[in-house]
Amino acid sequence: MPRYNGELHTDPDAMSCRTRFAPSPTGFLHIGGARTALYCWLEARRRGGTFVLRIEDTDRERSTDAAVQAILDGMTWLGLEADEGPIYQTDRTDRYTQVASELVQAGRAYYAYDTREEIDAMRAAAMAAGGKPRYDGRARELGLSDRADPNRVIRFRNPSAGSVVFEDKVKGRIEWSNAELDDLVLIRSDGFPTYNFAVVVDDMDMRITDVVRGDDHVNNTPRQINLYEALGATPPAFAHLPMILGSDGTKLSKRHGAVGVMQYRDDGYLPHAILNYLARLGWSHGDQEIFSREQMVDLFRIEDVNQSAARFDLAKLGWLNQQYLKQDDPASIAVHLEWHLVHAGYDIERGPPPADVVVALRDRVQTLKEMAERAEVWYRPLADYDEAAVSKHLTRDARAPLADARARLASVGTWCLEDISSALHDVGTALGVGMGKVAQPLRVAITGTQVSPDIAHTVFLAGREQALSRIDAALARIRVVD
RNA sequence: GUCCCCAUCGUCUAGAGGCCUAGGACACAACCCUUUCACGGUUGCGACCGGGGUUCGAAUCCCCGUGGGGACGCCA
Repeated sequence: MPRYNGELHTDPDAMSCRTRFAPSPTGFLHIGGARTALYCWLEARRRGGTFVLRIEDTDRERSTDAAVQAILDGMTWLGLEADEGPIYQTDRTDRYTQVASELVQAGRAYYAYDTREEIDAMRAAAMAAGGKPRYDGRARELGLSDRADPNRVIRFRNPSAGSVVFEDKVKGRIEWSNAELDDLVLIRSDGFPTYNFAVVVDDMDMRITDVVRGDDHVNNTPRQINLYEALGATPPAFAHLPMILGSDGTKLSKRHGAVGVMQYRDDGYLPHAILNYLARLGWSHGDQEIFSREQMVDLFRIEDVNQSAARFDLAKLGWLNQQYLKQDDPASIAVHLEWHLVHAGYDIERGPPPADVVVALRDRVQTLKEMAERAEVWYRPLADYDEAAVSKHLTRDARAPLADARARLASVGTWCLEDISSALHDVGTALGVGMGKVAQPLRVAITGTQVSPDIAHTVFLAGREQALSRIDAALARIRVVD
């Protein structure tokens, strides 16, 4: 009986939790993969275990280096750093070949040379007989020897009787009849292992204790457990996560467009907001919605994950993102905002410090991208005015408040929020008008629009020089209209 | 076709037989606050898929329907 080096199991660390995230590099890290990675990471962290990253690149046709990089970038951005890895399956080809031939020697696997056409015919026949399409096991008892052949594969001799039972940590007890399983290919004709075989060898070699993955893998689990048995290894615990569906209730997949994790960065989401959202999608802790990283690690238990699929809701992600925009330290948010400001092509030097912008705008936007867009007015010359805003607020009546505000702003001692605010209130008092008569024309003068943060902030961020010249421009405009 | 899984407000969920005239959050509506837009506050709208059981008692347990999802590759 082939057996993997048993001494690894005596490693004291082998008893502690080891999880792995094992994406195939065929695209970017999408939201479903990110959640799987998060849950693996969380489970390992809480139990003081190890989180391993493994790249399943055995499909040479579809795997790309760019995709590997995209996955790595996504995980780094989210802060889900692996303790071990990345380990590439293509570096382990010899190991799979070795284990497969040991299985053949032990009578648990066999060579087969069926053509594609023959296999297709078997499937069709099985379907016609009312069963599921499958390989009929015709080479199983032939004892074919190894030889060069374009159709040479190694197949697993799956048990034909009995059933496989396992206790899934999220789905509960699952029983699968062996009669439903056919003899799966272990080594393909190109010499590379198939997914089901490589995973088992790797999880065994890497002493993975908890396999956490999407529930599209539940039906691979029974055959993998049979493989463990044939290898004389103890299967890990399994936890199959329900799928994440699109807002339309259909499967959320790569074809849904911009679902790569890095796209969320570009769209202005904070990595922690994504993590928090993903944690709450399929898991909960009472009525709590906001979780710090520490709280997640502390409270998350894979056993508490829900059993049903959930839909991805951008509105709630946006709400969560704003919660973090509001509660986090402005300086740390500013770091992220700066990325967007630069990305948008603004010259940061000619505008206010980003942290000041964060304070002014964080109650008003849900994403950093919106924040950067709204901040444009302080980083670029005022290009044009909104017509409706002009006709409503840059009227003859606005001339006095504007002129008075200009004079007071010009003589404000320190250009700070408090002094600007009181100076502007003095305008209203002096002229005997409400703040609306002062603030709105001023807002239009500074921003060209009717919408902006509170007027003191709006003026403050413009800087004294810009504020005064924009007021002058507005005053000039009123004169022209006259 | 065959096998597997799932099922509480529009969405994410709480609920592990009585605490449920079903709670929270997002979204939506109204009002309050207010210099705009927001934020915040208050209130409202809104769900146990259907049918049978079991039980004194079921959102919770069982069965059958129905609906949804997944899988059946020399993809992962």
